[in-house]
Amino acid sequence: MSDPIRVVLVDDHRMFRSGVKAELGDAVAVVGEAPDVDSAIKVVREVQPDVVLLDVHLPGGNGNGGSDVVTGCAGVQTPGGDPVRFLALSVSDAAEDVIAVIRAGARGYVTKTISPGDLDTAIRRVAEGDAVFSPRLAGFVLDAFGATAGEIAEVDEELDRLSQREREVMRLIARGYQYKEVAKELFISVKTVETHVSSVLRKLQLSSRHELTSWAMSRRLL
Amino acid sequence: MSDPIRVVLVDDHRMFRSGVKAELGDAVAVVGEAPDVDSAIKVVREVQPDVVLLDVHLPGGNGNGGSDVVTGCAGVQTPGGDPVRFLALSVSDAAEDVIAVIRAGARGYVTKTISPGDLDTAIRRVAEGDAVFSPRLAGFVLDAFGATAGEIAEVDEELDRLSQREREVMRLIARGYQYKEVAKELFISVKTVETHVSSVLRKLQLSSRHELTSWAMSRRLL
DNA sequence: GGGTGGCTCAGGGTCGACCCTCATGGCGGC
DNA sequence: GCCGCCATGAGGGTCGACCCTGAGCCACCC
Repeated sequence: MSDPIRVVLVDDHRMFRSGVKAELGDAVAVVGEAPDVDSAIKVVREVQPDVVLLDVHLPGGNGNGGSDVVTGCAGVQTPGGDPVRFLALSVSDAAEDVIAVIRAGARGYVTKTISPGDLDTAIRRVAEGDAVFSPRLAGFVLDAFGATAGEIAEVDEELDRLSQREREVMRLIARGYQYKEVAKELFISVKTVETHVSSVLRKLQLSSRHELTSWAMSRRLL
Repeated sequence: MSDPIRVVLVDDHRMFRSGVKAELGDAVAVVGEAPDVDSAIKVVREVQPDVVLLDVHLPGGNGNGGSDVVTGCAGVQTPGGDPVRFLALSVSDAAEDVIAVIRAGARGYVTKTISPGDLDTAIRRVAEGDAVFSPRLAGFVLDAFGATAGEIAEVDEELDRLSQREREVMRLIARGYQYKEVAKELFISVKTVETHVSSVLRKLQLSSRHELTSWAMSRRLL
C-alpha cells in the first residue's frame, strides 16, 4: 500500500478526532484537523489530503444534510493534482442525511459505530475512488439513486430552483434565526440576507418565515 | 489529588471512548468501558468506579432522555462504599434531555464540545459530590429545579402559571398565527393579544414567538 | 461583446412583533 | 374596604421582517 493515505479530520469534537487518530494509528497519516467548516476549508486547501473524513453535523454547517459543508470543500480541488475525496462520518443513519451528503459530492458515508478496521478499509477504498457505505445504508442509497436514473434530479423540484446560497439562508431562517444572526453566521450583510430571503419566499411562493418553517419541516429539511 | 479518579466510560462509539482516554491521559484512571446499557451495568458493578461518564443516547436506552440508562446504573451503588457518581456527556443541549438526566440522578451534564481540561475538572468536581453543568445549561437547570422546589412536579408548573386565556393565546401564537388573526379568532382586540403574549413570554422567560414555538413543541402542546 | 444569473449591498418604505405605562371592571380573599 | 389577579384595551415607542428599486462584480454561455 505504498505511502500512507493522507487524511484530514473534520469534527467539532476534539475527543472524537483524537479517538479516530488513536484507533487508526499508523494505518493512515492524519495531516490536518478542523473543528468547523471554515477552518476545514482552509486546512484542506493547505494540505491537499487524499481523503477528508468529516462529520455531517458541524457548526457553520447547518446540521442538516451538510451539503454546504461538502460543497464548500468541493470547491477546494486542485485542478492538476489528485482529487480530494470526502467520506462522511456521522451518528445519523437517516436517509435524508445520507442522500444530501452524497448529493453534495461525498464518496461514502459511514456511521460512527464503525470499527477501526472497517474505517481503515473504507478510507482506502474511498481514496481509490470507490463509493463506500455502511451495510445498513447501502440499500436505500441504491434505491434513491436507482429510482432517479442517473442524476438525483426530480427529488424536489422546488428546492432545486433555489441557488446554493439561498438554500443556506433558507435553512437558517426556517430554524428561527434572525436576519442579523444569519448575517453573522454567513459573513454577509443583513441587507444581503434580506435579498436572499425575498428570493426564497418568492420562488417558493410563500409569504413569511413561518410558512417557510412549515414548508421546510414538511420536507424534513430541518 | 491523591489517587487518580477511577472512571468508567460508557459510549457506543468506540472512537469517542478512545478519544476521551487519549485526551484525559493520566489525569484519571479509566478502569472500565461499555458500549451499551447492559454491559455498563455489569462493568460498573464489577469495578465500582468513582465516576461514570456516560453518553445519554445509548442503544438499549430509549434515546429520549436516557432516564433508564441512569436509573439502571443507579441501582448499582454499594451500600457501604463510596457512592458512584454519574456525569452525563452528550451532544444534545436540549433542556428536556438535561432535565431528564438530572432527574434520573446524574450529578452533572456537559456537552461533547467540552475541552479536555474542562472535562477533567468536571470529573473531579463530580467525584467530590459537586454538580457540574456547561455554562449554557446552568441557567435553565436552575430554573427547572428552583421553580419546582425539590421534586420535578407532576404537572408542568410553568404551564400552570399561565391563566386560561393566556394559554389559548399562547397556543395560537406558537402555531404561527399573527396577532391580528389571534384577535379575530378570540374576538378580542389586537392590543389585548399583545398584552397576553407579553405575559406569556415573561412568565415563561422566553423572548420571542420562535422560542415559544420550540417550547410548546418540546412539551407536545401543538 | 452582450446577455443571463448569482452574490453582494444600499436607501427607503410599510407593517408586524414586542415593550412599557396606564386604565377600566370583575372577582375572590384577608 | 382594600389588595391582588385576571381580562380587556389604549397610547406610544423600538426594532425586526419583508418589499421595491437600483447597482456593482463576477462567471458562464452564445
